[in-house]
Amino acid sequence: MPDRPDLRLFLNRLTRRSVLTTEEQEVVLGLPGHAEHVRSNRDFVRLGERVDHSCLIVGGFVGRFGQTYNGVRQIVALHIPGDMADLHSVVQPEATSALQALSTATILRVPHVALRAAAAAYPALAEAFWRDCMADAAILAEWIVNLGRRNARSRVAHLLCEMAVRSGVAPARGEIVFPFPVTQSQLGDATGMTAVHVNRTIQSLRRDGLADVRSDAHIYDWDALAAAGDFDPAYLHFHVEPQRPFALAAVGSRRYKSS
Amino acid sequence: MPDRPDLRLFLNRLTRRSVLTTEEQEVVLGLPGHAEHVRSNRDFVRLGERVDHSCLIVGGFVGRFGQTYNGVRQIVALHIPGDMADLHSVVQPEATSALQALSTATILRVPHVALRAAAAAYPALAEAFWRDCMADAAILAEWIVNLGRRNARSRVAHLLCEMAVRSGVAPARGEIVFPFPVTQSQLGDATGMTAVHVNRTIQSLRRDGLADVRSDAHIYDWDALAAAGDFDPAYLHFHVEPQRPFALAAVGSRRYKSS
DNA sequence: CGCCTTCTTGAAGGATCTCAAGAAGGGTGG
DNA sequence: CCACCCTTCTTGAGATCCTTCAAGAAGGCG
Repeated sequence: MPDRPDLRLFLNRLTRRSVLTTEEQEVVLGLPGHAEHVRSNRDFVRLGERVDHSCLIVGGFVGRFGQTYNGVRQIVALHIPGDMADLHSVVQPEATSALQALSTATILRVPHVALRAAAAAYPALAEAFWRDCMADAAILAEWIVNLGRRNARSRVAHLLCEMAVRSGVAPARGEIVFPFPVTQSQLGDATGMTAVHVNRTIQSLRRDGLADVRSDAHIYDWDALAAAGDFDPAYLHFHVEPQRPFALAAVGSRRYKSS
Repeated sequence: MPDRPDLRLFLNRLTRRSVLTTEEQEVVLGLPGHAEHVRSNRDFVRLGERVDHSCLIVGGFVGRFGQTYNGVRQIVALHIPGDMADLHSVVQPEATSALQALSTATILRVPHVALRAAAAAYPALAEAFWRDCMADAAILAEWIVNLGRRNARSRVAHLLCEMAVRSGVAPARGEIVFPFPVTQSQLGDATGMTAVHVNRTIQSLRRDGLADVRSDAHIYDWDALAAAGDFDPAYLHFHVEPQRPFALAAVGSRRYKSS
């Protein structure tokens, strides 16, 4: 099998939460896909479109956008390399939100037929896909709390904390730096604020020595930023014991080789 | 098989979006469950709890709650009879949000082992469960747009429209009435507002002849309310062609009996 | 070098919150 | 059947957070 660093990213994400046999892992690594560079500020999945493939993010940041009738946009999810941004489209092919790169990004379009075939042949993969979607859904729920019940400073701090953990660089002592190619205007779209107020909010975090956002995000004091953002990583299910597939519940203690 | 009106509700919800054979439908109707009355303002699934069952709402309204560190709560989802409020816990048993009845409610606790066994034996059921969870996720995403980009009046109007469609009574001409046992304070928890401002907002909708909320919700003018709430029901996937299961993608055109 | 995007700053206005208190409604016990 | 209590709804006034509008500075790229 040829080296597939792109699908390896996705496999890593799956095996973080689900136990897969080596055979199942090879099925994932063997998924077909059509790589593509996408430009920023340009939807590569449009609202209402019926899609026949899911998009794996290989490089760059991607936003999932909702919008109001008069065209104001809201980022409902941020996706980083390794995320299959619209895996859910396998079971729900009518896109209810658009996908757009926040900076230049690389994606791999994976046909639904291949994903469906994998899920049909390997129930453990079907379950892993489902679980992966639910991890994203838990993040959506937390964003609702963020928008509904936190002020500007906490919202931005919370978002930075989340992306740091999801990027695998937090929690940690000392300065944390990670790629964060998101403009202040896009940050506003994600936090339900105006770009102007995002600017002032970041300035306040910067002044207090908590964090800064340039092309990279810098977190100077993790504990203080997590406190400011009221951040508890539990919802990310990031350091959780991977779940065993359905079959085991019925069959018993058959051994599965993990990751 | 005994008459199971409670599970019939859930089956109806599943077959709205997924095609199931009669055999698969009978498996759903044959799911075991432990019925229970739950009082309002009392969590029946607690934050962080590890659950071994999912809760089907049989009667009443249930809220899914997130909360901030200092205990302020935010409703991230509203569930009505027929919803399996935490079906996702089958693949993600650590609860990241609490479940609480908004008024007195009846639930049916369905063991995960039974759901897992059904999913393992019938891939089409696994897929239907997954799709059902994604329907809820699409609603979460829309709520983010609602909280991030709409003002108080639109938020409340949008929520009313959503619940009317999900309750199966809208769109329609003339006055629409449906059960809505949600206090103004709880409405505030759902829309990220204070109870006081919810009150003033409802008064404004009432004054303009759009809608009213007492123990029932009354929609006097659907088109006007939908316009005020910037509401487009597409995200609910409510009147969509039910999806066929994985197997068909591989096998071809084997016939499935719908609903 | 020049253009375009992004960042930054100021000032004024408005939407929503906070605090406080009274009115209405529904259930329960005497 | 009435009185009482507790929750919910309602109203007012002042405070605050965030937006809006406008314009200039900084930075990246052809």
